[in-house]
Amino acid sequence: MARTAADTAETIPPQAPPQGRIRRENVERILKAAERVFAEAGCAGATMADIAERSGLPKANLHYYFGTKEDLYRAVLDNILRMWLAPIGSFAPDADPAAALTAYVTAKMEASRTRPHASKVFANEILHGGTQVERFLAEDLKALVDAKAAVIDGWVAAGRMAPVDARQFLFMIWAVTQHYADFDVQIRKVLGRRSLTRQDFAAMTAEVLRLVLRAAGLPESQASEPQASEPSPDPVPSTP
Amino acid sequence: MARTAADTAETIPPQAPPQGRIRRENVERILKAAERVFAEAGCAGATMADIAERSGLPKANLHYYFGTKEDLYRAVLDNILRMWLAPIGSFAPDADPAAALTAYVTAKMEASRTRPHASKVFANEILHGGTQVERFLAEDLKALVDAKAAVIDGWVAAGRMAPVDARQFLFMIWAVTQHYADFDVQIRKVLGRRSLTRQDFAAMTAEVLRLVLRAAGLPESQASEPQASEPSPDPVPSTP
DNA sequence: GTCTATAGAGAGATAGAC
DNA sequence: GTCTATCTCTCTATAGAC
Repeated sequence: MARTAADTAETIPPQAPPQGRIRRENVERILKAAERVFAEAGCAGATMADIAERSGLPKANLHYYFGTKEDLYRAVLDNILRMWLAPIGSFAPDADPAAALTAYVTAKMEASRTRPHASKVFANEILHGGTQVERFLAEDLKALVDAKAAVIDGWVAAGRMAPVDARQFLFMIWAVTQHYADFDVQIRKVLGRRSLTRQDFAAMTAEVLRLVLRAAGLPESQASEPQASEPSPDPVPSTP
Repeated sequence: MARTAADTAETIPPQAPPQGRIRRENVERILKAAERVFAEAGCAGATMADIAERSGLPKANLHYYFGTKEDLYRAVLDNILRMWLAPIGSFAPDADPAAALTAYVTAKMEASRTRPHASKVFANEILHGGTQVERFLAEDLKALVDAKAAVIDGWVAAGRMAPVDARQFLFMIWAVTQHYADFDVQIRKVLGRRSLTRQDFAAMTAEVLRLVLRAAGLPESQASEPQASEPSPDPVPSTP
């Protein structure tokens, strides 16, 4: 795929153009199929023929709607980026740290379960240099991380959680939760499972939560007393 | 890339064939260049021409030494897998948990710093289904994880660390440490840094260690008293 | 607006001279 | 053992009929 400027601008006509009745449906089907194919084969490995077949539309239609393969790829990425930032909203200065972390980790794990392809497309893009999302990373994501790091720093300063490097703490949460989508093959093979069920994800989420909360110096569940309690050697992880 | 059976067998003539004086050097140069190109462009996106140019050899020579592009890719993967399992040796039943974890996390972070391309090639392979490493995952890696999980379970049973799901704890360590190689672009953009120096990695390693040890219910540094001490609200992270 | 048929570019692989 | 020149196939993209 060509290395054009990191132009993450809309390639889809903004939302619903008046005459778009079938158009919307087709665009949606193409985007869904493309997300999957890009996730499975990578950006370079995906072919328009694959995407066409999976969407049930003839190949020429993809070009009619999206122009080039790269445009389609960017449209898929845009879709993903738009939802990427949403779940961190629970981080607010006066929120309870344990509750906020629980909500965020749970949402991230849920995203890994329900939209693994999106996570993989994003991971693949970053892995290979992220030229299509440079601006997103350096502007949108950086601004968000700066803001949320300030919230975490506030919690630490107030003694409401153990001292952490706020940015690295966020990186850890991303790494761990997205790992369950991006590395699912490895996880399944190592655990000897053919697939990861909803129950599997509930159990894995509970364990991730336990580890993250402990790393934050927070006791189990929603309790908000960080410093005093001991590391709780025999916890009963409650599924959130 | 064709989906042939997960045949991770040697494609390089086993070690040094008698007549290999220049051969060894060339093979080495090609493998090094290939690892980099595969990491940057992915398996499908990499071209033999790119690899040839970066290795300084004509394209036909790559085919002379390795046959097909897929064979070369497998050779690169084999190289990586061989070193992938090594650093976890520090996990032994009578080792000190904190010391073993410290050594392992430090080694993994060092690998992310010094061989980021290897980590990316592996991540890319897993991300796209891991068809070339199926046997490695289901046999070698699974066996290793089973063995090391038993060690961790022993530590937990002996009250030497907080209760964890051993396999998920290992996944967490992998996810977090490899994240610094695989997602380096995102980390740099979010932190506003042009590159990550050796000092950056030292600081990041210290923080990862702090989080991992805390998640394991272990106090700072090499101390081996897990249960008694408080979460240590004001630690001075010592670079390992 | 939809689709078939095809043009054109690029990459993997090899023949054959050196 | 080494390398140039080329063959062939696949994939993107489009022209033009419907």
